[in-house]
Amino acid sequence: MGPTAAGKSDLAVDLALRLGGECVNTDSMQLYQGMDIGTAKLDLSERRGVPHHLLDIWDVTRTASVAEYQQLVRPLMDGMLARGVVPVLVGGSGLYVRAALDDLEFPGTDPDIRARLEGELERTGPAPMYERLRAQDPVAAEAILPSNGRRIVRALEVIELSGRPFSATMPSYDALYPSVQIGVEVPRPELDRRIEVRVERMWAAGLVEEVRGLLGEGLAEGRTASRALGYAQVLRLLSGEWTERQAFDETVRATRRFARRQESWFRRDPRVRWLPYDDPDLTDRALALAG
RNA sequence: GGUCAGGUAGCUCAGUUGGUACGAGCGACCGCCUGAAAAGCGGUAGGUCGGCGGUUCGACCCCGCCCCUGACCA
Repeated sequence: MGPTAAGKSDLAVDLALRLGGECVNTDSMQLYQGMDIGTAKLDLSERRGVPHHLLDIWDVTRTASVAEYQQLVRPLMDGMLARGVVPVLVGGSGLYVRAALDDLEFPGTDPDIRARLEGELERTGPAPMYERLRAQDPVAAEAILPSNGRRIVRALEVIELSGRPFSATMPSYDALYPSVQIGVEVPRPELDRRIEVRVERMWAAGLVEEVRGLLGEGLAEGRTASRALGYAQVLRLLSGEWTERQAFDETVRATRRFARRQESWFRRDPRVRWLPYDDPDLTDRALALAG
């Protein structure tokens, strides 16, 4: 794990080769078919013969979901372990990693309830809904900021659906699968440079064309895929809202912001062991941690 | 050389009829996160208000000179 553009994917292939393992994607956006350039998916040659799982499984119109992801990874990992294959999980979506490895259970969801609450949020804003949440589930209200409409909606949905409090308690780090968690660390200035270079390469590799092509697949209507870094910005370029320059600059900026959020997410997990991205013996050191 | 506009937070700019800068957006830093997580939400730190002198009880706001930037005129 680690921030975007740190070199996770290549390290994962190295580790899989040395461990006789296979890679399992834990990146929410690499799950989408056709989103290759902008998500920096490894191409076939870069995978060096190592099987990669959970890539290209969702249509671009599909709304991403951790819970559904969890239902896919778990059996996959179980199968690999049964075969004696080491699952090498790699990706930057912190919650997806946790959903795979830790004891997280997601309460259900209901499209009608969800739609109704979202409509309400649209009309009234979060304030009255927050009041309701506070009355129904003070503990959850304590953990959710009054302005965070999205989480308020979800909490109310769970309460209505299950009849029980949402009780979004402090995240627990109870692992279901014993694992060694390795974070790739890059100093900020260097990370920022790498992000800009990466976005330049994406542009050069035809990101704009990729997005244009995905429009035909319904990317603009996709609730989550259309929000992906790079894709959201190019969409605004294609709609005429932004110039190419703006779209590029905004992509770099948003990606840097994202990288900081990733760092703050992974940093708080005490199990993550950090290794410098440019260590010449990175793979060996990672293997040493793996025992 | 002259005229005009402008020099306020890292950046782009608000603002004060003279009484401790209400600043804003972006950026930076820090944090939250259980079915959108490449999303969503928050907190904090930054300013001798271009320089020097003057007027005044008191100036970032008034006066003078100087420096810098831009436009225009010669």
